[in-house]
Parts: sequence; structure tokens; C-alpha cells
Amino acid sequence: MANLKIGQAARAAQVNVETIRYYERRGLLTQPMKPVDGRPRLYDAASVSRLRFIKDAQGIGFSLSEIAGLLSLRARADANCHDVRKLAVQKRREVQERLEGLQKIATLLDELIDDCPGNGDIGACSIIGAIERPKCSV
Amino acid sequence: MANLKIGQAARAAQVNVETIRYYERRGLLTQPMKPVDGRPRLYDAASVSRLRFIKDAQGIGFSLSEIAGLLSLRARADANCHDVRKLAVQKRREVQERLEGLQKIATLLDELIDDCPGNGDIGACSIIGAIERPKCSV
DNA sequence: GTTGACACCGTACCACGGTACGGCGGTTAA
DNA sequence: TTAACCGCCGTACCGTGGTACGGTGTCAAC
Repeated sequence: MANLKIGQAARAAQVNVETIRYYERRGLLTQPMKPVDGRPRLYDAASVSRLRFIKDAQGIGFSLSEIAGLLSLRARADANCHDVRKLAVQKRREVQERLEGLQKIATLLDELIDDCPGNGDIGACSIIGAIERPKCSV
Repeated sequence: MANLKIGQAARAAQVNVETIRYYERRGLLTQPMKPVDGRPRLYDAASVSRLRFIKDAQGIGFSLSEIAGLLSLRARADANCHDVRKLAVQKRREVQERLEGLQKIATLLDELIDDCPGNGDIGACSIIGAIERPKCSV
């Protein structure tokens, strides 16, 4: 899997061609040199794995800017594992906060659903009512 | 708390003035009639509570479009509590999916952090390594 | 009678993560 | 040889949820 044209690289990494160009514009991926003779640029296996890295890091909750940070850390000879770990720990904390927020929402929705008579006049709807009254504010 | 100018209404509902205008443009809030004499529009308590409704519904995970749906349901005389309940149940399901996704991410990050030596060469960093290799894809 | 604080209105801009389009040129298969 | 397809490039556009800006008008206090 080497020397792929952009479309093939995109398929290999399971992303859109436009996404590759977008990452190149954002500086997440280096655009391969354009051959002098006007042939299409060629992407190698490293480009594909970098694309997968980006997608996987995105999958575990990093934003593109954070991924850029991760990638540039990786490229720095003096970078220490410690720096990367710090980013991961920070991200873990953020994930925890989002988890707790969502958990509250889930509990609240459960209560609303339990209270709801399930049919009848909308004026009597406990869900609408609960959102309307202060008790419900999250 | 009645007949408030937009700035007062915004403060009462704890939102930005621009946010009120934005909701009016989006059709989530009816813009009060403009007095003929050129005085500022006046917002009543119902507007403020509608703003709070929007903010609170947002807080429990509804998007503005979904809130618009909720609000128009509420306005329909023939609407049934059942319809509202259906939206809430649907939302509960979505929240569950997001929770499970986040939980996976949390577990993964925990593993990465545990495996990381915490210092040393970045080439040896288990976090970078794990994201790079298939095991890690989420 | 001027200063300051609002209101009003249209429009532009922000971050985020892309997607789509149009025009040009080169390659490839029938 | 001609159509179909791909690459290249710049630019525009999408949805989401707002925020900011600039010019005008109105009002009240000092």
C-alpha cells in the first residue's frame, strides 16, 4: 500500500478526498510534492496511517487542534512522553465532566418520562410542565 | 415582572440581548409588536419564561430545532401528551448512546494513561503508539 | 443641551469539521 | 477518438448557536 493517488489514499484511510485536502490546509497532513511532470501527487503508507491516527484520535474525543498538538509533539525530538500523558489526563477529565453532565440529563429525562401520563391534554403534560418550572433547570 | 425592554428581559432570562434577537429570527420567540410611537418593544413575563424554557430544554440536551418542535406541539390544541413523551423517549435513547460512546472513550483513555511510562522518549510513548495501531480504533 | 445608555436593524463574523462546485487538464478504456 | 473518470485548485457553502459591529434614533439625567 504505497504511492496512492489521493482518491485511493482516501479510500484506504476511509475518509473523503475533500477531507484530506482539508487536513492539508489545516496543517495536519503534509501535502506530498507535486511531481514535476504534472502527474498526480502520490501518498504513501505513512500518510494513510497518519489519516487513521487523526480519525482514531478524533474517535477518542480529541479535536483537530488537539490532534495537531499531539502530532507536533510526536515530531519533536525533545518531546517527552510526559507531555503526551498530560494531554491524555486532561482529556480524561473533560470526558468525565461530559459523562456526569449527560448522566444528570439521563436521570432527569427518566423522571420526566415516568411522570408523564402518556396521553391526555398537553396542558397536563408533565414533561412540558417540568421544563417550564424551575425545578427542572439543569 | 412585566413589560420589560429587551435588555431587561435578557437580564431576567439570563441570556444575551443578541440571543433574544437570534431566537426571534429563528422563530422560537415571537417579536412583540413595535409601539406605533417609536418606543422600544416590550416583553412580558411569558416571553421571559419562554426564554427560560428554551434554555432549560437546551440544558437537557434538546437542540433548538427540537425545542421549536416542542413549542409548536405545546401550542397545538389537538396535541397530545403522547407526542411530547415520544420526543422525550427518543431523546433519552440518544443520550444513552452518547453516554455509552463516552464511556468507551473514558475506558480507553484510562488504559492509555495506565500503560504510559510517564516519561521517556516519545517514540516509546504508549499513548501515541496505541492511537497509531489498530487496537486503538474506536 | 449635551452626554450616556439603550433600542433597533441589517449585516458580518466566530468556531467546528468538513462538503460541494466549477473549471481546467491529463489519463484510460472502449 | 471520444467519453468517462480522476486529480488539482480556489472558493463557496453547510449546520449549529450564537456574538459583534456600525449607524441611527430615542430618552432621561445632569
